[in-house]
Amino acid sequence: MNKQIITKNKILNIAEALFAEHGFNETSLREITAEAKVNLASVNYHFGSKKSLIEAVFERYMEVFTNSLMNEMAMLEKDVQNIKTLEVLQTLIHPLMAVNHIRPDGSSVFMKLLGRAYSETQGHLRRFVMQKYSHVFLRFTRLLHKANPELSSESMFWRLHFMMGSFIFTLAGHEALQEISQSDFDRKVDIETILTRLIAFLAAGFEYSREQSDTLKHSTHQ
Amino acid sequence: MNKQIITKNKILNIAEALFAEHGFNETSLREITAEAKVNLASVNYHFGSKKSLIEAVFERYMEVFTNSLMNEMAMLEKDVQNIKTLEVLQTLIHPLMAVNHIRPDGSSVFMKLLGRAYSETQGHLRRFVMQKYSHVFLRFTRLLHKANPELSSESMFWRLHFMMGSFIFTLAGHEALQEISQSDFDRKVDIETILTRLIAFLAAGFEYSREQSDTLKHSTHQ
DNA sequence: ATTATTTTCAAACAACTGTTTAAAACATAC
DNA sequence: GTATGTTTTAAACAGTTGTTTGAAAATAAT
Repeated sequence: MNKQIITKNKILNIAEALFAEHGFNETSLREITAEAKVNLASVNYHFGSKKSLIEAVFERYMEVFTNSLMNEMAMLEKDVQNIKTLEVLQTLIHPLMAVNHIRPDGSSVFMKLLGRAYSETQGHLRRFVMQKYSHVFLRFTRLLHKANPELSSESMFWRLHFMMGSFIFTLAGHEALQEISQSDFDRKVDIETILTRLIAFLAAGFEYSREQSDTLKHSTHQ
Repeated sequence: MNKQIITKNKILNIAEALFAEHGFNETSLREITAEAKVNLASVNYHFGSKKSLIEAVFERYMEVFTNSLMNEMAMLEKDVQNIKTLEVLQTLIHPLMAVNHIRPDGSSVFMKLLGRAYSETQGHLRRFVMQKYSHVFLRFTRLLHKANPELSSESMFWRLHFMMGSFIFTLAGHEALQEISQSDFDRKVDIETILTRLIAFLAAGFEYSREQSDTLKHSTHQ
C-alpha cells in the first residue's frame, strides 16, 4: 500500500519534468521508467495508459492552480463595483507561483506543460482541461467583462484569445527568454517580473485597442 | 525532367496540407506518399530526408511572405519620420494574404504551419527559419523601434515577444476561432478581419502598456 | 502459517517510423 | 538501336513506440 504510492509518485515526478522539457509525444515511457528506476509496465499498471499519465501529471498542477485562482477571484469579487482589468489579470500571479509548493521549480514546469498542452497532439489535452475547469475559466471571463462592461461579447471573445496566446506563448518559452534577457541586457529576470510586464501589456491591449467598430467607446480613457 | 517536377510538387502539395492539419511529427511519409499517389522512397529521393521536406514546404511560403513583407516595409520607410506602431504592424497583412497565390487557402495553411513551427520538435524549424530570415525580422523590429523611440531595448524585447505569442497563437488556431465566432455570434469572419482586430490589440499593448520602470514615458499619449 | 491480494518484473507483441537497396522502367542523347 | 543517365518501384532494414502477458515477488488478511 505504501510501495504503490512511492512508485506512482516517482513516475509522476520524473514524467512531469521530461514532459515539460521535451514534450509529451517526444517522451517515451521507457525514458520515464528508466529515469524513475521502475519497471516499464508499471506505468500501464498504475495509470492505465500514457494518455492517462499525461492527464494525471497535468491535473496535479491544475488542482493547485485553480484552487488558488478561485480564492483570488473571490477576494476581488468582494467589492464588485469598480473592478479594473489590471486587477483581474493580477489574480493569475499568485496561483502561478503557488504551484511552487509541488516542487521547487513548479511554476516553470507548469508553464511549460501549459504551453505543450496547447500546441501538441491536436489539442486532446486542451479539450480535457477546458471542460474539466470550464467553471474557473468562465468566472475569470465574467470578471474581465465586469471590468469592461462596454465591450461587446464578440470583442471580449477575440481579445480574450489574443491574451491567451501571449500568455501561453510567453510562459511556455520563459526559460529561453530569461536566458536571452540575461545575455543581452545583463539582467536576470524572475518569473514574477516577466508576469508583471506581460500583464501590463495585456491589460493595455485589452482596454485600449481601437477596433473600427467600437472606437468611440474607448475614446474617453484618460 | 518533367516527371521529376510533377512528383516533387505532388509531394509538396500534399505534405503541406497534412503538416498543417496534423503537425510534422504526426504526419508520416507513408501517409503523404499514399495520398500523393507516389512511391514511398520518392520523398527521400527528391528531398533527401523528411526534415528537408519540412524545410522545403516551409520555404515555399516564407519566400513569398518575406518578399512581400520587404516591399511593404520599404514603402513605409519612404517617409521615415512619424511612423506609427499600427502602420508597422499593418505591413504584415498584405504579405499574409499574398501566399494565397500559392494555393487557394494558402494563408490558412501558412498560418497553421507557422504555429506548428514554433511549438513542435523543440524548435528545430524555428531556429532554421529565424536564421535564414533574420534580416527580415531585424528590419521589422527596427521599424517598430522607430515608431517607439522612447522605449528601452529591454522593453522592446519583451513586448515584441508578447506580440509574437498572440500572433502565432491566434493565426495557428484561427480555424477553430472562426468556427466558434460563427456559432456564437452568427457572424462569419474572414482572416483579414481577425488580423485587423489582432493588430489593433497588439498596437495598444505595445504602445500603452505601463511598466513600473517606464510609466512616465507613456503618460503623454493622447 | 496459509491463503488472498497487490505489485513488480522480464519478455514478447504488434504496429509503426524514416531510410536504404537493387532491380526495373523510363527518358534522353548519340 | 545502343548506351547513358534519371526516376520509379517493391522489398527489406533497423529502430522505436505503447501495451499485454504470465510468472515471480512482496504485502495483507485470515
